[in-house]
Amino acid sequence: MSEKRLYHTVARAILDMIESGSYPPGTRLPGERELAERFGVSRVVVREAEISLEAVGRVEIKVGSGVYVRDSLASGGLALPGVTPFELTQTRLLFESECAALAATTITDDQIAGLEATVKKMANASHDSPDGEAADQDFHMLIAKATGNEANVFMLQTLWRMRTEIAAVKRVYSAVCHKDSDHRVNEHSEVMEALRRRDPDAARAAMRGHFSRLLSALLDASEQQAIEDAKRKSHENRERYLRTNIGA
Amino acid sequence: MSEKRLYHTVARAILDMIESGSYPPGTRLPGERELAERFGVSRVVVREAEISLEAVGRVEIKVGSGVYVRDSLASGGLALPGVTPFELTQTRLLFESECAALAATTITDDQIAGLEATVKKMANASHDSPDGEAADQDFHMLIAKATGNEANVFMLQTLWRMRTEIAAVKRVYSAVCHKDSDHRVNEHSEVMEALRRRDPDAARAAMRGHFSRLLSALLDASEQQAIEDAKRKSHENRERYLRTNIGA
DNA sequence: AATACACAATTGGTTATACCACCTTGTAAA
DNA sequence: TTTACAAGGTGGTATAACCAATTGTGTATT
Repeated sequence: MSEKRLYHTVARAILDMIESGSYPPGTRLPGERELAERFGVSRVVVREAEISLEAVGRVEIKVGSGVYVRDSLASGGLALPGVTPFELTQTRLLFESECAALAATTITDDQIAGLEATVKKMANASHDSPDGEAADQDFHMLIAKATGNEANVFMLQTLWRMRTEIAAVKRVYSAVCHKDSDHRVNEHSEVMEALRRRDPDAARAAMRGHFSRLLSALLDASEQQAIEDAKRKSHENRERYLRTNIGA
Repeated sequence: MSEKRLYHTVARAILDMIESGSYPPGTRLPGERELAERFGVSRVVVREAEISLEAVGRVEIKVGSGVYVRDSLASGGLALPGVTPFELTQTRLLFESECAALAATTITDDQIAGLEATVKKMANASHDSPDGEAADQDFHMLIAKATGNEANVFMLQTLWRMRTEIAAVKRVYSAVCHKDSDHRVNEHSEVMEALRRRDPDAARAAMRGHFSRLLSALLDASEQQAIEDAKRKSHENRERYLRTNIGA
């Protein structure tokens, strides 16, 4: 639970307050002074947390009035679809595996060094810290860039936006990633080694393995938290999404 | 001009510093205390500004070390990148081939009937007519929908936006499609038949063939219209982009 | 000369307090 | 009822001080 920086935890706490439904869009949430006392932190920290949320477009700060929850849909940019974490992961499996295979033929030594840096960074980062997530993003983005194709980079950016800007997806992802960062580091390592050997098939296989396991973890997580009724649904999902591996 | 809140102004100023090139990605920018003095504001404001930039992903804050400029990743979101027709086609080859393979296991009879309709429509349409292009879009979009994955649909929509909204891409594409609509109909037919047989590998292969040929056509076209100097470039491209087929 | 280690300087992180400008609201005056 | 204004609340900013992590440096050791 312990984040490095206090304002991050506070920001997440406020985000939880919002997403729990206690403060619907348009609502004004408690003042800085009250929140500071409630969380047992200084007012500055609350401010920093709220400013970071403002920067991402989750809240609107009105001077002299208060901070208000913003409608998550009107956050600007083109509307992202209401995809589920399963769908996003399946799509990433399809797309990023092929990117990895292609990158194996185009990647430079410098870019491999960059990958290595992100893997190390991730290994040293505390679980679910922002640094770890940033390293994760950098890793996948670097591979897209290594393909030397701007369209691939843009596609991956779009995929990552879904991961970070769709509340439901973000929640599930961070819940799962929290407890398998070890797997993640190992799998990133495997992909990197395949790229270092310039082996397209191995790179594709490693990336598919990475996302297959993530998919399984997601399904397991959803299974645990679901009750009987949800279990049937999850079973259907498993059959359907794991079918992705056909003919790989 | 001037923002109401000071930290907005400072954030903009820091952003300008970054974008002016004075601080390339990876660089460490001046400490909070120095910036505070330089801008004539308190250290708190500088912190707030940097935190807002961190939230948007423009900088990375390392405790005890400093704040570092992050490789611009999630900057705008709206703007389409300046991709070339080659890049777009390569990305479509990667992505849509895998979509086709997945769709082979999930497609319904109704959806196959829909595909058949688009193929017929395309065969009857006069060359490069708007109907033909619409049928083309419908064909590819139907396959994405057949995967039952909203994320795939959204990705394909994004790809199609590049094809239609980027002037350079649109021009080259329509120039090429004008004279090979026969090929296109046949290839769409092949993909459809593979899907009808629920054969993932055949579907993938057919779709790859479709885009491989399109890629060749694009390269040929660019070769014809180019003069000697351009020929070398085109040759490099051919080697580079056709390498996509490795291990398919 | 090269290496290991301890220490000090630097940097971001946090607290506390105080004051300002602005918004909201309720009340008193018209 | 409507208007005007005063009071209290809210975010915005400044200052000073201290904490914890990082980094660089200089000394001692090999």
